[in-house]
Amino acid sequence: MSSKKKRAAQKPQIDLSLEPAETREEDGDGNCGAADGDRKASDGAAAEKDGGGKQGEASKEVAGEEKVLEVVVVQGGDGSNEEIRYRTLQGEMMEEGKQPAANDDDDGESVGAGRACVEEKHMVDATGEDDNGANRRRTTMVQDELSGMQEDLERMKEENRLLRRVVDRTMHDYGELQMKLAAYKQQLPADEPNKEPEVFLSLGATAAADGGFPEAKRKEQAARRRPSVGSDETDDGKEDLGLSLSLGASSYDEDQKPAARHDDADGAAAAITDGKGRGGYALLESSSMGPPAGELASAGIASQSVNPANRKTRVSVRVRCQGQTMNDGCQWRKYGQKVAKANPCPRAYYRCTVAPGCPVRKQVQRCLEDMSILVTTYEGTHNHPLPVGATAMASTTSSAATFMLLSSTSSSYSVSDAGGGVSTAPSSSYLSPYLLNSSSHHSSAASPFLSSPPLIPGATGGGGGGGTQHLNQFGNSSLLAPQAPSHSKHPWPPSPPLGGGGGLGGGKRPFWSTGGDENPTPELTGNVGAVMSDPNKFSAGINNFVRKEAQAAMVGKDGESSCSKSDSKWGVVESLPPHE
DNA sequence: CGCATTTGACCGGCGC
DNA sequence: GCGCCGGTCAAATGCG
Repeated sequence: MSSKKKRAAQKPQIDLSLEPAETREEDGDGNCGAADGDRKASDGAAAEKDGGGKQGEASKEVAGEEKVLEVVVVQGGDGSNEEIRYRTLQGEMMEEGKQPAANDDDDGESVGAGRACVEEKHMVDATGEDDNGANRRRTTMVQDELSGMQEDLERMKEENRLLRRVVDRTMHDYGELQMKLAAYKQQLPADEPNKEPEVFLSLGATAAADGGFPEAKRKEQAARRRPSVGSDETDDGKEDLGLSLSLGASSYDEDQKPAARHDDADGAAAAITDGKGRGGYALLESSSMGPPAGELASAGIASQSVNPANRKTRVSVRVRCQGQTMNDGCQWRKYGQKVAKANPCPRAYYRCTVAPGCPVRKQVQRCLEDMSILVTTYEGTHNHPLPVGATAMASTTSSAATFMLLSSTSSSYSVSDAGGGVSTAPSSSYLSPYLLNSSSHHSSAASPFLSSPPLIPGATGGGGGGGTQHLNQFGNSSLLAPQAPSHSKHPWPPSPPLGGGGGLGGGKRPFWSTGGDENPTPELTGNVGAVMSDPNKFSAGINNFVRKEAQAAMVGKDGESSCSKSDSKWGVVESLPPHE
């Protein structure tokens, strides 16, 4: 199939709007900026308020088993008038408020402009009303309308302030976590690294209903690994747009047979979680409905780090999309296709072609239970810097990992017990020795080493080795910089515009568009494309959740922590972009 | 014509 | 040792 066809088919995949005010600041010219521009230019047009406001909401509950963070974004048609709520499904309202799309300066200007216009209209109306009653009535109506607009503006301003606080706090927490991480690394005894530096991390994913993986059916252990967290609750039709992320940690027995880990990935989550108590996963799911196609996109990430000496890193991403593949920011060449026994859907094999000799491969297969879900399993580690978009994903997994590790370290609870039936014993083997040995370091934000899939560049390419990589949220250039002072060899520009709707500059496809639509519709560009391509955007909500979890973990590190309880194994961050 | 994809064959691991 | 199965290879094919 031609790449063109492919791109066309994949177009509107992930449409996620998790767009805190901060992102708008950074976007500058991006879509958000455009939104601001619209607001400014149309000043009066602001009267249209929501202008066909879109909204989406979904909550992913995991029947008393999970601590869930819900991020709901209600967005106006022009990207303005957003309402974002952060709340846990336990009822704790973390943040709530509405915001105008822009914040701070831009927003101030925008609001100010709108107000100025309102006043101007006011004056005009006032002068003209003397003549007749009709004019007077009209003027009254206009005045009412204008006053309403002003109220809206004020309200949006207030909401924007709230959002900014949320974002700032998120960023602050992220910084804190990184500092703690660094501190933790320094505290590590010299001999510990010799043990098992890597952490088995499972950011598994599933957007399908329970048992969505064929393996899950074959292996009864998999069946109990978790309650339904997937799309069965949120994918209520094409009308819902959403991104959700649930994090979970799994136990991993290093002594397990490699073959077991090598389970084929009809769903890596299954591969990762099946049996033996090593199961565990998290869900990253993004659902979206792009106006053009009304597609849903949901993604989940399952990753695991394995001792480099034993096995490659594997990550599984589940994406609800209609395209053949999910665009993850890398370039892939298909080299094979096979029909696995467990799943009649053909499994496609891809090789990373971003850099010659890159060992990373991925398998793409439709989920048997939900054909709309693509299960993409990555294997290996890139030996080249990754595009920003890809690192965004890496940051997501990192955030998730951070959370999971926090939860793990905060108590002796086995996070792998997600399904409710998995033995807690192996969980300790899952945890990094750092973590295991760091019972006195509960405050540690995270293990210094996480396995983050091939999505994080460099860890192994430079001889870092296998799946052990340094956690780096937001895909910080700290990983990229040393390796890629120059991106001349790579298809993406050194600094791809963020929030540009997933635009990847020279890249063949925009990150996270799962299809490579160079020009998603403006409505979409501010959504998933932007979010997924902008680590900050995409991570904001997640990090917020992580932050909460981290706080909880630190408060209750003696096992009473809320996130260490059985109902906190999972976290879900989901955001629902606008929909019709 | 070059490149990507397709597809059947081949290989190796694993279970019986 | 054999068969099954997943993964990879490479020639054939299609497309721009």
